[in-house]
Amino acid sequence: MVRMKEVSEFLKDLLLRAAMDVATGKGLSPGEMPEVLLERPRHEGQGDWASNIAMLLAKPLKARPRELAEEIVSKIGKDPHLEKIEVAGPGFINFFVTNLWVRDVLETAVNERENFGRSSQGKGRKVQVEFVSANPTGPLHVGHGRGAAVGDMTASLLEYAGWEVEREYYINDAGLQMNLLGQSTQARYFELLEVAEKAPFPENGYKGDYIYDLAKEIIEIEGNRFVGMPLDESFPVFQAYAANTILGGIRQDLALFGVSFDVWFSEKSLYEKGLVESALDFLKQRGHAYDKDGALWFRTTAFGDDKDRVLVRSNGVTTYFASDVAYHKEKFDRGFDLVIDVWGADHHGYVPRMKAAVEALGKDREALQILLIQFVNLLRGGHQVSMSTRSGEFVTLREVLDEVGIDAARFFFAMRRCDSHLDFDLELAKKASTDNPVFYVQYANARIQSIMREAASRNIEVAASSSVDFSLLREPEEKALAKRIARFPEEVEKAAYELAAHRIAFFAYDLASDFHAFYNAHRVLGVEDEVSKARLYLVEAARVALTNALGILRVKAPERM
RNA sequence: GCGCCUGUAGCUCAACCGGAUAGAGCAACGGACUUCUAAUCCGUAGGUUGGAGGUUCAAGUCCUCUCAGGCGCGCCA
Repeated sequence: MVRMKEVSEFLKDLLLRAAMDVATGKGLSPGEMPEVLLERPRHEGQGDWASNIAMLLAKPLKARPRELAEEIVSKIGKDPHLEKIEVAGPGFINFFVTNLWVRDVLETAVNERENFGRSSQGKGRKVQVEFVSANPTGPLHVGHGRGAAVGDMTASLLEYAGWEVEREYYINDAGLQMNLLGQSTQARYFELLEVAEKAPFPENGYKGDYIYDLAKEIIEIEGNRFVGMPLDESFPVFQAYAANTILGGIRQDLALFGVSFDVWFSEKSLYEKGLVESALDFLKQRGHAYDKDGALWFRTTAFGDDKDRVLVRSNGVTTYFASDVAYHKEKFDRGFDLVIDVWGADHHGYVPRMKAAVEALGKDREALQILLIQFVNLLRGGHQVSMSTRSGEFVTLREVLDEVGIDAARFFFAMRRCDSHLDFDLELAKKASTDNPVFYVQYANARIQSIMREAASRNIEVAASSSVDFSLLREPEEKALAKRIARFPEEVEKAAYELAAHRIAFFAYDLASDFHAFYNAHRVLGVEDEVSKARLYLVEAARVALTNALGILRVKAPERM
């Protein structure tokens, strides 16, 4: 069995030898040989693979690219795998492979099933994806949802590409924001008990209604017993109750969204285990930290940052950055080869110092990759819905999930590059119609399942490949569909390499599109037996590819619609 | 003021390491259901890739400048 991937490797080898022959014959030393690459042409009619090697050689050899291309092609000569080779455009060499590949591709897809498209690209290396990591100071909003979807999909994509993946949520349960949360809850408690003057609402406090709900719950559990107590004595109760309850809600929302984490990592635990202190010692010992104006500074400028950053303030309190350095040190100490942080785009200013930290820790700065998630513009009936946790005006992830459904939400988040702003139209996402891409893809699956059900009712099964005549698949729609299926493994590798999960969503859409075109043009059942057999096999392969692509996105597709 | 992201068809978005004729969907217009699901398909129309220079055989992609939007620039997180 020849796989598509092997075909491209084979062609590359063939091409390299021919090009090398031609180039050295014209006096080029092997060291000057440009890299030979095969690419997928954009257009029909430009072959299955193409190479620009002749154009790259044109300059050093001082020759016309087209003539070089002709010469290379004649050196390659004939090969049973190749239907034809053409020289086209400014000097591209286009390869057209024989029909053998249809069999290979479909057979591979059907045989490998849930493993079709998996690769060993990651070579079992360990990667950690840390995402969402929202402060437990309020419910998750839509922006967190996007981060959750992107992080989760990136993680499963990498898993699929042969990495050993761990998903992690970093809980910012230390510091100022947590105090503010406790104070806000405390203030609402007294307000509800009509003694608001006991504890004024803090400036910059959390104003959302959910704080009142927390205060109400505390009244139900504890009654008014805190009224006569000093504020700082009751404070820990408010803070702990608020944080735990909110974090519980966050866990529930994420679980509902189909996102689960391997590790929930507490910022507080870094301090409790002395890891912040030891990270600071590490920096000091290596001369990356210095004292100035009573504070401890990290010389991040030595690693490309604009200015040095404070680790310990002159009042003795460590900064958020200090614990983040400790956290990332801890991550690498756990043995990850690659660490991916998924952040909101508003934190982009933080990237250079974090990269600097990684380098100071003795790691390659590329060992930390940061995905910045741009904002979500939530639309409803054409109007923008504003969001801000502090002001309490926001649409929660939960509300969106309840309204549009989990799969629609996930797919919408998957349909955009993460560094692109996202217009999320609630009306569109829940619309069961043609302009909703989620339904389009799911409908393709429903149609496939429908064919399978009908086949089963006629006692027809997907035949063994050895009894299928694949040369009967010669209609353009059949070939296009087979070709698309063939590309799935490459798409996975490409998407993983670029950390671009959105590619998988586009692939799923394109695959659905090719399937719909095929479905409309040809019947699978009720046609001549041998043709029917070949088409059913094709449909089964399409089912595998579509299922696997949606599996990476964790988007479910119903069997009937 | 400095930095990061974005700018592609009327709208929402793609476009691999720089490749050939910049692609989809929606909206518009015209067609296709006796059959396995028409939530679909086929066709038409729609573009100076914000603008100006530059590098290159080749630029949406790289460089410089510029315009517009978003976001950052703290001993906050």
